[in-house]
Amino acid sequence: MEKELAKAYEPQEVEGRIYDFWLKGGWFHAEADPKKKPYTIMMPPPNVTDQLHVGHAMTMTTQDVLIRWKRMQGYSALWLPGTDHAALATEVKIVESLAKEGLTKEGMGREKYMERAWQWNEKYGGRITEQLKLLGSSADWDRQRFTLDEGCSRAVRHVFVKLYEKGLIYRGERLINWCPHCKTALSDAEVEFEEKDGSFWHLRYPLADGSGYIQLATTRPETMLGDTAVAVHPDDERYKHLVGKNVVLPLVNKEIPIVADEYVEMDFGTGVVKITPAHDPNDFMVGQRHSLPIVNIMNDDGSINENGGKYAGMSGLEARGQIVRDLEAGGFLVKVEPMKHNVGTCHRCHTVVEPRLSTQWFVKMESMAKPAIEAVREKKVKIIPERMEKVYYNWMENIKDWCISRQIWWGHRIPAWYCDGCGETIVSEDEPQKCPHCGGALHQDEDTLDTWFSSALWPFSTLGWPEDTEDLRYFYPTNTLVTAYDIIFFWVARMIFSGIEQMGEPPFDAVLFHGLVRDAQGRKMSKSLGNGIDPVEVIDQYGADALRLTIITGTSPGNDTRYSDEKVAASRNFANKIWNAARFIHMNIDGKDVPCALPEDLELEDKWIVSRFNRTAREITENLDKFELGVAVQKVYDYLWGDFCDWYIELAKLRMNGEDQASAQKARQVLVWTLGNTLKLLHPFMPFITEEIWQSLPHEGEALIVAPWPAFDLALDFPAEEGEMEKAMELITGIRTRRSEMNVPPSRKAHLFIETAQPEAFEAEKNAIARLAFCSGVETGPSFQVPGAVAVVTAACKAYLPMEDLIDKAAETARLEKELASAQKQLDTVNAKLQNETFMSKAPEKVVQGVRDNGEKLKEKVRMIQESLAALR
RNA sequence: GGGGGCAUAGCUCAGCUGGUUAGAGCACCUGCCUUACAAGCAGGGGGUCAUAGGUUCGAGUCCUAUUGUCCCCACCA
Repeated sequence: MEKELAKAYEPQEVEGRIYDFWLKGGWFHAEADPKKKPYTIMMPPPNVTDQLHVGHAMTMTTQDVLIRWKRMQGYSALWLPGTDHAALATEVKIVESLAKEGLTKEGMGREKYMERAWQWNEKYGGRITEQLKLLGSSADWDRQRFTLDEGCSRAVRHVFVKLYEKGLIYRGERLINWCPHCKTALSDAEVEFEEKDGSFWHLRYPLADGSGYIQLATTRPETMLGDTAVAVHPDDERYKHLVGKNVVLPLVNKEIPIVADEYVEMDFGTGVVKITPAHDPNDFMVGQRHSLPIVNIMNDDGSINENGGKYAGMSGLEARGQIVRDLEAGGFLVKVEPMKHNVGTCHRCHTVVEPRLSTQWFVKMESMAKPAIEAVREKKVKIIPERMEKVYYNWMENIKDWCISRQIWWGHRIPAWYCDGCGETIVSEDEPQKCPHCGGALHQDEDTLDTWFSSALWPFSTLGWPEDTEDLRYFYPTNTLVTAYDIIFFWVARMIFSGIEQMGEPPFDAVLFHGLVRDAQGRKMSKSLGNGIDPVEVIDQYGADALRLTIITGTSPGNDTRYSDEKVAASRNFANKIWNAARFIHMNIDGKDVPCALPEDLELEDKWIVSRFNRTAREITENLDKFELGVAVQKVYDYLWGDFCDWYIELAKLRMNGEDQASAQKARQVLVWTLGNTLKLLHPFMPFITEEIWQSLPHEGEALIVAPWPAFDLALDFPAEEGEMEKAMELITGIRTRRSEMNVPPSRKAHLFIETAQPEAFEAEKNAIARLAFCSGVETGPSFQVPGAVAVVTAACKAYLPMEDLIDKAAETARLEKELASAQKQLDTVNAKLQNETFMSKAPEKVVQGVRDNGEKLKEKVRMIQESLAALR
């Protein structure tokens, strides 16, 4: 095991006190042990981008929590490195950075471009490595290079060829989103819809037989140059008689048919649509159904091409103006009305996207989608939270063929070559030298693959597939994928069907979706808003453990969370609290021989804290098993701060400062044992501080990161003692409350009389009660008469504090009456339940018994309050 | 248009398969520099769980509708 805990944290001494500390990063790295059972977490790498934000930290931290926990449970936990991710986004960044130097990718050529791209990638990849280290993960960014360069490239080509040979990959014409400014294709995800003001031009096309006109409307009149039909709904009575006839396309003077297609909505506009298959995706589909010709009228910069006749060479906008004027002059324009409509724009430059006909590669989805749906339905892949399954089904069941070619350079190049001589297409894993058909020279397809095509193969491509490697056999299928829900379609779904297709089984058992991290106002973090929060800066300010804790606390699977400095500060305070608790223990054990084992005979409070720990450990394990990380970490927090620090340490102080050396030593041992084990529970969430403290305390084993996770131990379960202890605690709290209400300072102490039928707990905790409830002495007995005393009534006792001079008799009576009313009301509710026959017969015995026990307690409480009231009069 | 989320204390959010008096952090009020911690300790106030119905012995939790809000997908020429 490699240990790199350089500066885990830096305590700062201010006026002799340790005032604060934060983590500067350190890195524990524990290799997976192949002899153990495997547990593999899939690690989605963040985009290679110059801007990291805490959303990335969310994924990394969630994964790392699970990895560390599984490792402690005895698994050989491994974090798989990622592939090249979001290649298109990466290319955008690279092109932007080139532009600053006045360079273009076309100008520098493919080879030089890739060289520069690698430099860029390494620069920001290194930053991600830094972040990973700071957050404590053992993921390894450097292996990214492997995924794009060599190993995974081979897997990608292999899959491509395999699918091509099975007929599942084909090349075809389709409309794609084209940005005339960037001159590149965009995936659907990269198109943003914006509501823009536009116009609705109502046109009329003359019928070819001269019998009249058909009226229609369009928002893009210039596309009429590419019209190849006019469509109406088949059931539309108004136009039924016209179907099959022709109209004359104005300006172009070409006859085009009137077709019937269900795509047309009768109620919208005139119920007639012009069909431009080359420039509208829906029109394209109508065109396919009716075998219409496709007329492309646009160049790649958005200007009109030679098919546009006299409009050729004009920009789209110029053409629009001229065409509208010409239509008007020809009497074809009926009216123009203003209209708001959603227009697709390029997410980078916000230029209006033009649908453009082009040749692309596709994956046939239908046959692969079916088993992928089954896998989730049969819970072979468990999706957490479950509701995300619906989203998955919804997409999978309506899946369209997947366009996998991209007109960018950063990515895996498509392994297809075309013969310059005969035009033959050769798809091959290795580069062919000449055309096998005619021996002609070949050129490779210029396009690259959609980044998600290679990412989809990652669960096995990173393990050496298509070779039958040891890693692959050992780790595939992996266990858990952790990711944000926004890439369920892009990545998760595609990994599932690719895994099933190539490996015969899904790539993982479970998918854990976490939410998105938003800013304090609930907005998505984005560069344009400038609200992205750099995790490295947060770590600098508050520490890595504080950030990790913040990210896990108060979150539940699939739900978004808001980032705020206040939350991180609260987490930092918790880290401080643990640090100070550890300091306290050190002050009391340093120089003494304290083993990290529990003593033989435990005292009541020892049994209480140990039992509480034992049960907390069990609950946390159950929560983690169900991926309820937020609930789990809340329980450690409450236990450590509420039980251990607020109560047990306070109780232990008494014994360690007391006369009884044996009792003091026992307390020391319990402190060491309990904190040491609690650190284990906390370690997955706050690895740095826990490791450091654990190493500094008496411990067994090499490091916390490989320490065994605490299992529930029946020998440490003391439910009866827990109950006893809680009686004393309830009394202490009750007295504190009374004193606080009466503004009695701690310096003013009073003798305490505890009237109880079961004195055991109070006897055992006499000293503790005296100290924590500020009493000068404590007496227990079956009955006391203490005139002029303040009474504190709990479920198990009635206690008197003689403070006659402080008592306002009227106020005291009022308070007791209020308490009585409250207790009586609760008792009434309980009695009503117990008299409810249907409740008694239908509710489970456990619930009924609980109500009965509660009723007994309440009855006793009511009696004691009434007694006190009587004594006051 | 289709699908989904959310609505709980002033704010940010937990609340798992229905079961005692609905929780936390922050903020607020009161009192404390009590030898681990004032970034702390002790105590306190504050919620008709969006609204209206329903199922049930029992609903924050399940069902239906309504309102508000956010997101995803598709996109009407």
